[in-house]
Order: sequence, then C-alpha cells, then structure tokens
Amino acid sequence: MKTKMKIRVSIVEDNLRLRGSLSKLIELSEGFECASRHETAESALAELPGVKPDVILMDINLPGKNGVDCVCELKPLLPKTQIVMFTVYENTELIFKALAAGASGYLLKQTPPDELLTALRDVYNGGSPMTSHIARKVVASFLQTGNASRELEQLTPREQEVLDHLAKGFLYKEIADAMNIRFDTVHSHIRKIYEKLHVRTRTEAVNKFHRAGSPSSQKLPVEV
Amino acid sequence: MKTKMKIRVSIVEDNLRLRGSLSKLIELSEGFECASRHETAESALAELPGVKPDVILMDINLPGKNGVDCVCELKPLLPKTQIVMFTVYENTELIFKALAAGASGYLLKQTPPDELLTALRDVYNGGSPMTSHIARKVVASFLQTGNASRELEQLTPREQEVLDHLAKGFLYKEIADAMNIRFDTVHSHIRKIYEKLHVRTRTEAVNKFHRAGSPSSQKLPVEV
DNA sequence: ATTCATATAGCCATTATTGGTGAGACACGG
DNA sequence: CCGTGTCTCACCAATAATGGCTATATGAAT
Repeated sequence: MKTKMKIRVSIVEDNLRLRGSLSKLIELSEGFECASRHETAESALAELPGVKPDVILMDINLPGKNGVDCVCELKPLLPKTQIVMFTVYENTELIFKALAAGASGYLLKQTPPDELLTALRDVYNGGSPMTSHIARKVVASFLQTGNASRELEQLTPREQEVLDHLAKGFLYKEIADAMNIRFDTVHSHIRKIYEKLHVRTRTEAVNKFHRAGSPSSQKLPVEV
Repeated sequence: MKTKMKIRVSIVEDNLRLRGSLSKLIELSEGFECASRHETAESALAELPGVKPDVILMDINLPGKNGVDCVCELKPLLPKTQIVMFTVYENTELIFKALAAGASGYLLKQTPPDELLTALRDVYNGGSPMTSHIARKVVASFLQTGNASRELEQLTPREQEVLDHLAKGFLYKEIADAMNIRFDTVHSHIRKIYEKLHVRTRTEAVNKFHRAGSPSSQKLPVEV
C-alpha cells in the first residue's frame, strides 16, 4: 500500500527563499508531496499535529524558539513522524540534543537535492540519514551510555516498574498480575515508555534499560 | 600446618561498641588474633595494606565510602586476604556487588559469636560463609550464567548470528533481509535457538545472550 | 478554579511472534 | 552408502505485542 502513497513532507524553515525551493523540490519529485510549510517553531508546533506529515524537515536556527526545542515538543505529539534536522552548522552539541529530542536525521543545507530526497526516503523507511562525520560522533557517543539514562529518567516510577518487568521477559498479563493492575493498563504504560524512549519494540526498550543501568548496578538475574 | 598459626583478623566497623566487642571476641578466641581495627573505609584503605591480615570483617554501612567500594579497592592490593561482609541487612543487590568486588562471605550482624568464629575459619580455609538464604541466591545466579554460556555454545554459527540480530531488536523480516534468507528460515532458526536455550520468548533469549557475554559471567567466589 | 501529570482502564485493528509439522539440499564422518 | 546435523524454505494456527483512539479519577501545581 505504501508503495503508491506519496511521502508527505512538512518544512519548517524561516528563510522564505529556501522554504520555497525546498517546497518546490519536494512537490516536483516523484513520490513526494509537501504537506505544509512553516516559518517559525511556534507555528509549526501549532499546525503540525493537525497535518501529521510523514517527515519533517526542520531548520535549527529559527527565530524565537529553536528547532531542537521544537522537536522536543513535537515528537511526543507526533511519535510516528520522522524528523530530519536541516542546518548549515555541523554543531556536535546540537546534533546530540536534536537526536535526544527524537530527531532521526541530520542534514547540512549544502546537501545536493538528489541526496536530500534520498535522505527523506531513508528516514521515512526507518533510516537515519546523516553525513558519515556526524554518524561517527553519534556512534561514539552511543558506545558510552550518556543518552539512554537521560531518557530513562523521564519515566515515571510506575513506568520504570513496568520496564523492569518488561526486561525480565514477562508477558503483559504476567506484569499485570505482578503489579495488580489490568492488562490494558500495562499496555498503556508500555505505550508511554516506548514513546519516551523512542523505541518501537520491547527488545529495544530493554536494551536501553540495560545499557543505562550502570555496570555496577546490575539487576539480579533470578529470584529464588 | 595451619593448626598452630593464629588467624589474623582485621575489623572495619564504624560503631565503637561493636568494634570493641568483635575485637574482644576474636582476641579471646583460640586460634584468632585481631590484627587491626578501623573506623572508616578510608583509614582501612590506608592501613590494611601494611597489616596484611588473613581475613577482613567489613561492615557495609560505613560513613563516607561504603564497604563495597572499599572492597573494590582493597582486594587488588590484598589478593590473598579473604573478606567477609558484615551487615544488618540481607540486601540482595549489595550481596552481589560485594561478591563481584571480591568479598568471599556475607554475614549478618545477628550471627551468634560461635558461628561468627566458624565463619572466619571457613573463609580462611577457602570457604564462603553465608546464610543458606543468601547462598541459594548466589547459586541460582551462578548456575544460570553457567548454563547460559554452555547453552550458547551449543548454537550453530548461523543460529548465533540470528540471536545476535534478535538481541538488537530487529524484526524477523529485518533479520531475513540482513542475512539474505527468507522470513521462514529466520523463524526456523529462532525455534531452534529457543529450544536449545530453553526459553519461550525473545526477551528471555536475549537476556541469556547478554548474560553469557557480559562480565557478569565471572566466577563468583563461592563454594556452596 | 483550572490546568497538568499520572495512573488507571477499555476498544479496535494490525502486525509480530511463537509453535507444530514437514521437507529438500548439502556436507561430513563412519 | 547411510545416517546425522545444518541450513534452507513452506504452510497453518494461535497467542502476544503494538498503535490509535478515548476516558475517568486523583493529586499537585498554578
């Protein structure tokens, strides 16, 4: 079904000319359509939840609220929408902030049009388009724990409890029994957890959980 | 040979009265002598390498640096010295941390004097004195990790490859793509893996996978 | 008083996983 | 040559997990 559907792209970019060219590029390209254009983070925040695009191309240097903060607020509202940062500067700190906020890709504005389109397709298909230079920094950082624990700290106590059981491999209904709540409530908690951890499966969540748990604070394998 | 030599015991305990009673108990007991007494982890760290006792009785709840961390630093300096943790709480997490740090025994403060002396002799002779309740947890964990690595070795190369992808949270179809085989073949491999690992879910399998490969599979210093 | 976060719960639909069974190709050792 | 194990693929059925909604209650914060 998705093969025939166009990828709906929204643009957040304060520069009028660039916004126009991007919009045109996308509209004129096979398999894409431009779902919306936004000049500021504020208007993007207000309008994008209604637009529900597949992909957002987000400038970082916006007037007022910057693009990273915008992603922070936007991603929880649109968990399925992929976000690609789009900027002139290859700023390491911003890269990580943006990725931590839930962005999936990081492109430079000097990227040629065909590569840009490829990147949009990539991110739509679950990839993370970025330059190899950026990728290397990201990989290096992920080898250290840093990021995951910050995400884990955003979980409420109850959610952490559920995650704990998830990590032990319990079924939803077993978690429900162990915590004396309904199956559906477990389900609700898990949806929240996945959203906050930016994952889509149990194993991804458990991996973050284990990676964040420092080597010294190992969880016990068994209860006898 | 060892029958005539006294076992030299050092005490690390912040409580003055308890430190005194322990010291007295040891001094008055046949075959023991109290090599030194320390009020804090810091002073123990500074003085114990010079004392070189046979056994250290180490409180966990010390002011400042706790007993577990103290063991971490002390054990490399005194590899031949046996360390027994001594605490009021039977805290599972602390037990494992202490054992991982190099302690050999774990005693509760409520242990009667004669049993305490027996435990000190035990640990001096290569044993690991602990309550049966604690021992059971340790054994369970030991057996589990031991089995896990043995079980993992029974996997064929191809199965290990699949498990590797499983652990990363890939979907079956993603594994299929990554390995250039059919979805059903991935399915077949996974059935075999689960059978060999005696698990019924992905998370259980991944847990075994991680436990076997992680440093937590180190030999715990126990003989139960 | 009203917003906000949290915990709880339910319904519906789709996708993913698990389990049972069978089977062909191929290599390796007896 | 035969048996055994491995890798491959397939079909079927049942269960589990995921995602999108909505909704109520409660307490904390504004």
